[in-house]
Amino acid sequence: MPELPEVETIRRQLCAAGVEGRTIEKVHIEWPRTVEPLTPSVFCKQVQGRQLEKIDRHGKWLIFRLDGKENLLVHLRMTGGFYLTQGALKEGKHDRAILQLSGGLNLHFRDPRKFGRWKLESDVVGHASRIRERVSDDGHKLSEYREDCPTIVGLGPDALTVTKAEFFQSLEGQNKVLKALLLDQSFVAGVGNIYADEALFEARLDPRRKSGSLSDAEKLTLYKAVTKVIKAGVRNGGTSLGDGQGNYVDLNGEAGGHREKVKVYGRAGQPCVVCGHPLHKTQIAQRTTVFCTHCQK
DNA sequence: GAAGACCTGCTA
DNA sequence: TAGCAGGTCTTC
Repeated sequence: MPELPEVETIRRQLCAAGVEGRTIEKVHIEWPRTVEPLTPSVFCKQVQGRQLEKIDRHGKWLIFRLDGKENLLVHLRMTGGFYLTQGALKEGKHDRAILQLSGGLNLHFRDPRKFGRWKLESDVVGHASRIRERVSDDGHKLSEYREDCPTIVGLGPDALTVTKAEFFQSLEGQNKVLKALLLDQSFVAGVGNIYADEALFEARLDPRRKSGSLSDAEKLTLYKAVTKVIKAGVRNGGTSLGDGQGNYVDLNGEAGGHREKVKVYGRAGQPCVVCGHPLHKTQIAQRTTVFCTHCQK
Protein backbone atom coordinates (compact mmCIF):
# COMPACT_ATOMS: atom_id res chain seq x y z
CA MET A 1 0.00 0.00 0.00
CA PRO A 2 2.45 2.65 0.95
CA GLU A 3 4.17 4.50 -1.83
CA LEU A 4 6.92 7.08 -1.52
CA PRO A 5 4.89 9.82 0.26
CA GLU A 6 3.63 7.38 2.88
CA VAL A 7 7.12 5.98 3.51
CA GLU A 8 8.56 9.49 3.71
CA THR A 9 5.86 10.52 6.17
CA ILE A 10 6.73 7.57 8.39
CA ARG A 11 10.45 8.33 8.09
CA ARG A 12 9.96 11.94 9.20
CA GLN A 13 7.80 10.86 12.11
CA LEU A 14 10.35 8.29 13.25
CA CYS A 15 13.01 11.00 13.18
CA ALA A 16 10.78 13.45 15.04
CA ALA A 17 10.04 10.79 17.66
CA GLY A 18 13.74 10.54 18.44
CA VAL A 19 14.41 7.06 17.15
CA GLU A 20 17.75 8.07 15.63
CA GLY A 21 20.75 7.68 17.88
CA ARG A 22 19.28 4.91 20.00
CA THR A 23 20.79 1.50 20.49
CA ILE A 24 18.92 -1.62 19.44
CA GLU A 25 18.86 -3.57 22.67
CA LYS A 26 16.66 -6.48 21.70
CA VAL A 27 15.01 -7.77 18.54
CA HIS A 28 11.85 -9.86 18.31
CA ILE A 29 10.90 -11.56 15.06
CA GLU A 30 7.32 -12.80 15.13
CA TRP A 31 7.05 -13.78 11.45
CA PRO A 32 10.32 -15.38 10.29
CA ARG A 33 9.78 -14.70 6.59
CA THR A 34 10.02 -10.98 7.34
CA VAL A 35 13.81 -11.34 7.59
CA GLU A 36 14.36 -14.03 4.93
CA PRO A 37 16.81 -15.29 3.79
CA LEU A 38 18.29 -14.94 7.28
CA THR A 39 16.87 -16.95 10.13
CA PRO A 40 15.44 -14.91 13.00
CA SER A 41 18.24 -15.96 15.34
CA VAL A 42 21.00 -14.95 12.91
CA PHE A 43 19.21 -11.69 12.15
CA CYS A 44 18.79 -10.85 15.85
CA LYS A 45 22.43 -11.64 16.58
CA GLN A 46 23.59 -9.29 13.83
CA VAL A 47 21.35 -6.38 14.83
CA GLN A 48 21.31 -6.50 18.61
CA GLY A 49 23.64 -4.02 20.25
CA ARG A 50 24.02 -1.87 17.14
CA GLN A 51 23.29 1.82 17.13
CA LEU A 52 20.61 3.15 14.81
CA GLU A 53 22.41 6.22 13.56
CA LYS A 54 20.15 7.65 10.92
CA ILE A 55 16.97 6.94 9.00
CA ASP A 56 17.02 7.53 5.26
CA ARG A 57 14.88 6.51 2.35
CA HIS A 58 15.27 5.63 -1.30
CA GLY A 59 12.04 5.06 -3.21
CA LYS A 60 9.79 2.93 -1.05
CA TRP A 61 12.69 1.54 1.01
CA LEU A 62 13.45 2.83 4.48
CA ILE A 63 17.17 2.72 5.22
CA PHE A 64 18.09 2.37 8.88
CA ARG A 65 21.78 3.21 8.93
CA LEU A 66 23.48 1.23 11.66
CA ASP A 67 26.93 1.73 13.10
CA GLY A 68 29.34 -0.71 11.49
CA LYS A 69 28.94 -2.27 8.11
CA GLU A 70 25.39 -3.25 7.28
CA ASN A 71 22.26 -1.18 7.00
CA LEU A 72 18.79 -2.38 7.79
CA LEU A 73 16.53 -1.94 4.76
CA VAL A 74 12.77 -2.08 5.31
CA HIS A 75 10.12 -2.41 2.62
CA LEU A 76 6.52 -2.00 3.79
CA ARG A 77 5.05 -3.62 0.66
CA MET A 78 1.24 -3.59 0.83
CA THR A 79 0.31 -3.31 4.48
CA GLY A 80 3.45 -2.64 6.51
CA GLY A 81 3.69 0.19 9.01
CA PHE A 82 5.39 1.22 12.24
CA TYR A 83 4.19 2.35 15.62
CA LEU A 84 5.96 3.17 18.85
CA THR A 85 5.28 2.17 22.44
CA GLN A 86 7.08 3.03 25.64
CA GLY A 87 8.03 0.72 28.49
CA ALA A 88 6.98 -2.90 28.98
CA LEU A 89 6.62 -4.72 25.69
CA LYS A 90 3.12 -5.65 24.66
CA GLU A 91 2.87 -7.36 21.33
CA GLY A 92 0.16 -6.15 18.93
CA LYS A 93 -1.99 -8.53 16.91
CA HIS A 94 -0.27 -8.00 13.54
CA ASP A 95 3.24 -7.26 14.82
CA ARG A 96 5.81 -9.11 12.69
CA ALA A 97 8.97 -7.66 14.22
CA ILE A 98 9.83 -5.40 17.15
CA LEU A 99 12.97 -3.47 18.00
CA GLN A 100 13.47 -2.65 21.66
CA LEU A 101 15.51 0.54 21.70
CA SER A 102 17.48 2.23 24.45
CA GLY A 103 15.44 4.50 26.67
CA GLY A 104 12.55 2.04 26.78
CA LEU A 105 11.22 2.85 23.32
CA ASN A 106 9.74 -0.05 21.32
CA LEU A 107 9.49 0.13 17.54
CA HIS A 108 6.75 -2.22 16.32
CA PHE A 109 6.48 -3.35 12.70
CA ARG A 110 2.83 -4.10 12.01
CA ASP A 111 2.06 -5.91 8.76
CA PRO A 112 -1.28 -7.76 8.45
CA ARG A 113 -0.55 -9.29 5.04
CA LYS A 114 3.02 -10.35 5.94
CA PHE A 115 4.48 -9.04 2.67
CA GLY A 116 6.87 -6.56 4.29
CA ARG A 117 10.59 -7.36 4.26
CA TRP A 118 13.59 -6.49 6.42
CA LYS A 119 17.01 -6.95 4.86
CA LEU A 120 20.51 -6.51 6.16
CA GLU A 121 22.67 -5.14 3.38
CA SER A 122 26.09 -3.65 3.10
CA ASP A 123 27.03 -3.72 -0.54
CA VAL A 124 23.80 -2.58 -2.18
CA VAL A 125 23.98 0.85 -0.65
CA GLY A 126 25.84 3.57 -2.49
CA HIS A 127 25.78 7.32 -2.05
CA ALA A 128 24.56 10.29 -4.01
CA SER A 129 24.82 13.96 -3.27
CA ARG A 130 21.37 15.51 -3.48
CA ILE A 131 19.66 18.81 -3.08
CA ARG A 132 17.05 18.51 -0.36
CA GLU A 133 14.38 20.97 0.67
CA ARG A 134 13.48 22.14 4.12
CA VAL A 135 9.72 22.47 4.16
CA SER A 136 7.52 24.08 6.78
CA ASP A 137 4.55 22.23 8.27
CA ASP A 138 2.17 23.87 5.81
CA GLY A 139 4.29 22.84 2.87
CA HIS A 140 6.21 26.00 2.03
CA LYS A 141 9.77 25.63 0.91
CA LEU A 142 12.09 27.19 3.48
CA SER A 143 15.53 26.50 2.07
CA GLU A 144 17.66 24.04 0.12
CA TYR A 145 20.65 22.10 1.33
CA ARG A 146 22.96 19.45 -0.02
CA GLU A 147 22.94 16.06 1.60
CA ASP A 148 24.77 12.81 1.15
CA CYS A 149 22.03 10.23 0.66
CA PRO A 150 22.40 6.50 0.50
CA THR A 151 21.08 4.99 -2.70
CA ILE A 152 20.07 1.42 -3.28
CA VAL A 153 21.72 -0.18 -6.27
CA GLY A 154 19.19 -1.14 -8.93
CA LEU A 155 16.70 1.56 -8.06
CA GLY A 156 16.21 4.58 -10.28
CA PRO A 157 16.50 8.14 -8.98
CA ASP A 158 14.21 8.88 -6.06
CA ALA A 159 10.91 10.34 -7.24
CA LEU A 160 10.94 13.08 -4.59
CA THR A 161 14.37 14.46 -5.46
CA VAL A 162 14.87 13.42 -9.10
CA THR A 163 16.20 16.22 -11.29
CA LYS A 164 14.96 16.99 -14.78
CA ALA A 165 18.27 15.81 -16.24
CA GLU A 166 18.10 12.49 -14.37
CA PHE A 167 14.49 11.98 -15.43
CA PHE A 168 15.29 12.56 -19.09
CA GLN A 169 18.32 10.30 -18.86
CA SER A 170 16.19 7.58 -17.31
CA LEU A 171 13.71 7.92 -20.20
CA GLU A 172 16.48 7.52 -22.75
CA GLY A 173 16.02 4.46 -24.94
CA GLN A 174 12.83 3.38 -23.15
CA ASN A 175 9.74 2.43 -25.08
CA LYS A 176 7.33 1.12 -22.49
CA VAL A 177 3.67 1.70 -21.84
CA LEU A 178 3.65 4.80 -19.62
CA LYS A 179 1.76 3.18 -16.76
CA ALA A 180 4.21 0.27 -16.64
CA LEU A 181 7.19 2.61 -16.89
CA LEU A 182 6.10 4.72 -13.92
CA LEU A 183 5.64 1.57 -11.83
CA ASP A 184 9.13 0.36 -12.79
CA GLN A 185 11.32 1.13 -9.75
CA SER A 186 14.48 1.08 -11.85
CA PHE A 187 13.07 3.96 -13.92
CA VAL A 188 12.12 6.22 -11.01
CA ALA A 189 11.90 4.87 -7.48
CA GLY A 190 8.87 5.43 -5.30
CA VAL A 191 5.90 5.70 -7.65
CA GLY A 192 3.16 3.12 -7.09
CA ASN A 193 -0.29 2.56 -8.51
CA ILE A 194 -2.01 5.57 -6.95
CA TYR A 195 0.58 8.18 -7.81
CA ALA A 196 1.18 6.69 -11.28
CA ASP A 197 -2.48 7.25 -12.16
CA GLU A 198 -2.45 10.70 -10.56
CA ALA A 199 0.74 11.75 -12.35
CA LEU A 200 -0.57 10.62 -15.74
CA PHE A 201 -3.80 12.51 -15.17
CA GLU A 202 -1.86 15.59 -14.06
CA ALA A 203 0.20 15.33 -17.27
CA ARG A 204 -2.96 14.65 -19.35
CA LEU A 205 -1.19 11.64 -20.84
CA ASP A 206 -2.92 8.40 -21.79
CA PRO A 207 -1.50 5.60 -19.59
CA ARG A 208 -1.46 3.26 -22.63
CA ARG A 209 0.88 5.53 -24.58
CA LYS A 210 4.42 4.26 -25.22
CA SER A 211 7.17 6.36 -23.68
CA GLY A 212 9.03 6.38 -26.99
CA SER A 213 6.21 8.41 -28.52
CA LEU A 214 6.61 11.34 -26.12
CA SER A 215 7.78 14.67 -27.45
CA ASP A 216 10.32 16.61 -25.40
CA ALA A 217 7.52 18.89 -24.23
CA GLU A 218 5.50 15.89 -23.09
CA LYS A 219 8.50 14.40 -21.29
CA LEU A 220 8.90 17.66 -19.40
CA THR A 221 5.19 17.69 -18.59
CA LEU A 222 5.46 14.14 -17.25
CA TYR A 223 8.51 15.04 -15.15
CA LYS A 224 6.71 18.00 -13.63
CA ALA A 225 3.57 15.92 -13.02
CA VAL A 226 5.43 13.09 -11.24
CA THR A 227 7.34 15.41 -8.92
CA LYS A 228 4.24 17.52 -8.33
CA VAL A 229 1.98 14.67 -7.21
CA ILE A 230 4.71 13.05 -5.12
CA LYS A 231 5.51 16.33 -3.36
CA ALA A 232 1.81 17.01 -2.81
CA GLY A 233 1.46 13.53 -1.30
CA VAL A 234 4.34 14.15 1.09
CA ARG A 235 2.97 17.56 2.04
CA ASN A 236 -0.37 16.04 2.92
CA GLY A 237 1.11 13.15 4.86
CA GLY A 238 0.28 10.42 2.38
CA THR A 239 -2.86 8.93 0.94
CA SER A 240 -5.21 6.38 2.33
CA LEU A 241 -8.35 5.14 0.75
CA GLY A 242 -11.39 3.76 2.48
CA ASP A 243 -11.24 0.33 0.92
CA GLY A 244 -9.99 -2.81 2.56
CA GLN A 245 -7.64 -3.51 5.40
CA GLY A 246 -4.61 -2.22 3.54
CA ASN A 247 -5.45 1.32 4.54
CA TYR A 248 -2.35 3.26 5.21
CA VAL A 249 -1.99 4.90 8.59
CA ASP A 250 1.03 6.80 9.81
CA LEU A 251 3.05 6.32 12.96
CA ASN A 252 0.26 7.76 15.07
CA GLY A 253 -2.48 5.72 13.43
CA GLU A 254 -3.71 8.72 11.46
CA ALA A 255 -5.00 8.35 7.90
CA GLY A 256 -3.16 10.29 5.23
CA GLY A 257 -4.55 13.73 4.41
CA HIS A 258 -3.94 13.27 0.68
CA ARG A 259 -7.09 11.19 0.37
CA GLU A 260 -9.24 14.17 -0.59
CA LYS A 261 -6.75 15.34 -3.21
CA VAL A 262 -6.87 12.23 -5.38
CA LYS A 263 -8.36 13.07 -8.79
CA VAL A 264 -8.58 9.70 -10.54
CA TYR A 265 -7.43 6.77 -8.40
CA GLY A 266 -10.43 4.97 -6.91
CA ARG A 267 -12.85 7.28 -8.75
CA ALA A 268 -13.83 5.01 -11.65
CA GLY A 269 -17.22 5.97 -13.09
CA GLN A 270 -17.22 9.32 -11.32
CA PRO A 271 -16.95 12.53 -13.34
CA CYS A 272 -13.53 13.80 -14.37
CA VAL A 273 -12.77 16.93 -12.35
CA VAL A 274 -11.76 18.70 -15.56
CA CYS A 275 -14.27 17.72 -18.26
CA GLY A 276 -17.02 15.88 -16.38
CA HIS A 277 -16.86 12.69 -18.46
CA PRO A 278 -17.00 9.51 -16.36
CA LEU A 279 -13.53 8.16 -15.53
CA HIS A 280 -12.57 4.90 -17.23
CA LYS A 281 -11.24 1.86 -15.34
CA THR A 282 -9.12 -0.83 -16.95
CA GLN A 283 -6.12 -3.12 -16.39
CA ILE A 284 -2.73 -1.98 -17.66
CA ALA A 285 0.42 -3.90 -16.80
CA GLN A 286 -1.81 -6.13 -14.64
CA ARG A 287 -2.73 -3.20 -12.44
CA THR A 288 -6.01 -1.39 -11.96
CA THR A 289 -5.79 1.88 -13.86
CA VAL A 290 -8.22 4.78 -13.84
CA PHE A 291 -8.02 7.64 -16.32
CA CYS A 292 -10.04 10.10 -18.37
CA THR A 293 -10.28 8.99 -22.00
CA HIS A 294 -11.37 12.49 -22.89
CA CYS A 295 -8.60 14.54 -21.24
CA GLN A 296 -5.63 12.16 -21.37
CA LYS A 297 -4.10 11.86 -24.84
C1' DG B 1 4.28 -9.56 -21.53
C1' DA B 2 1.54 -12.28 -18.53
C1' DA B 3 0.41 -15.19 -14.80
C1' DG B 4 1.24 -17.01 -10.34
C1' DA B 5 3.00 -16.65 -5.70
C1' DC B 6 3.25 -14.47 -1.37
C1' DC B 7 -0.87 -13.27 2.60
C1' DT B 8 -4.94 -11.37 5.27
C1' DG B 9 -9.15 -9.14 5.91
C1' DC B 10 -12.62 -6.13 4.16
C1' DT B 11 -16.56 -5.47 0.81
C1' DA B 12 -20.11 -6.80 -2.18
C1' DT C 1 -18.35 -16.88 -0.16
C1' DA C 2 -15.94 -14.98 -3.88
C1' DG C 3 -13.40 -11.18 -5.24
C1' DC C 4 -10.34 -7.69 -4.52
C1' DA C 5 -6.31 -4.74 -2.71
C1' DG C 6 -1.77 0.46 -2.73
C1' DG C 7 4.03 -4.27 -4.20
C1' DT C 8 7.51 -7.11 -5.90
C1' DC C 9 9.62 -11.43 -7.26
C1' DT C 10 9.81 -15.67 -9.98
C1' DT C 11 8.67 -18.32 -13.83
C1' DC C 12 7.05 -19.21 -18.00
